[in-house]
Amino acid sequence: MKAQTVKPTDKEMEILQILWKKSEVSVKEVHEELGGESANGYTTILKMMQIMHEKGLVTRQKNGKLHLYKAVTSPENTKTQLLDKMIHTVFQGSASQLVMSVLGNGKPSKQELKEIRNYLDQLEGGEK
Amino acid sequence: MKAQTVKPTDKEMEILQILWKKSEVSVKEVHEELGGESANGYTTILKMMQIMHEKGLVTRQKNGKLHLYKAVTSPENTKTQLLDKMIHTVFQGSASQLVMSVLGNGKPSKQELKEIRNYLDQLEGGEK
DNA sequence: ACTTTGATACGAAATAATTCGTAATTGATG
DNA sequence: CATCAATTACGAATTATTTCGTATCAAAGT
Repeated sequence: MKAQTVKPTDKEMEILQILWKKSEVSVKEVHEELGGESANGYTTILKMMQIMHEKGLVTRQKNGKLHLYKAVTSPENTKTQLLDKMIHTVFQGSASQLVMSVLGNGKPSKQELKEIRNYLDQLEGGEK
Repeated sequence: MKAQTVKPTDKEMEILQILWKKSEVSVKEVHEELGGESANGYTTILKMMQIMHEKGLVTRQKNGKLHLYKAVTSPENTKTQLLDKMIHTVFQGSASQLVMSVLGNGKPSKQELKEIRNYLDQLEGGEK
């Protein structure tokens, strides 16, 4: 149950997003998902994924001649960690400050606000 | 009204937090606030602030023999930008996903949840 | 077995962020 | 105006991230 400590870079996040979507992915697929050769050289993505492997961010498994990669950490865990870090470095440890900042900047639509309120109801209802 | 585009690094954020708190600050003060020589060498902080000046993150003004620094961007603007970036890179553009992730990870206390709800009421009430 | 094709491994360059030692400058003080 | 202390400027080393060219390897077909 011990959550891993990770700090993926921006580029690594792009790759992780894809691994999370598909669970077992080849370098080729990731490269294509990220926009193919026009966006990044194939070996660039390959190298990134090799480094992520060294860092322990992903595992991989041989399948014929190619490697299939898997993210080690769940999206939830990773996102939570990045948020915690931001709460700490940007909002002096106040989660509510962060939330109110997001709500206040007009980013969430009416619809999204409703979702958030529902979620809040559910949260508070459940633990009273 | 055109908000600046900035992307301060973590270390830069530490310094900005202090500039925001005090508005006009010497390198020495920043150095001390950050824990003095045990935490970072004086010239390290100095150099950081010089670079932030080159980057246009801060302005400075001579006062006797020393420089007084000021943050160029407001905390609100900077925080909003960092949040927008995170919403984009980590939450695929969904602000509500980010908010619900924070709410769900148990970080905000009961008290904070209440504050958030009040803020939400105020927001929705106000824009009908 | 040989060749081709597709994939990985390796090394290194380019850029950026962080750190700090040393030199130069400035203002104050005797 | 010479000296001292505080401050800034500069240059460079270190580390991390991103990028990619070239070499190597493996398996599949001939």
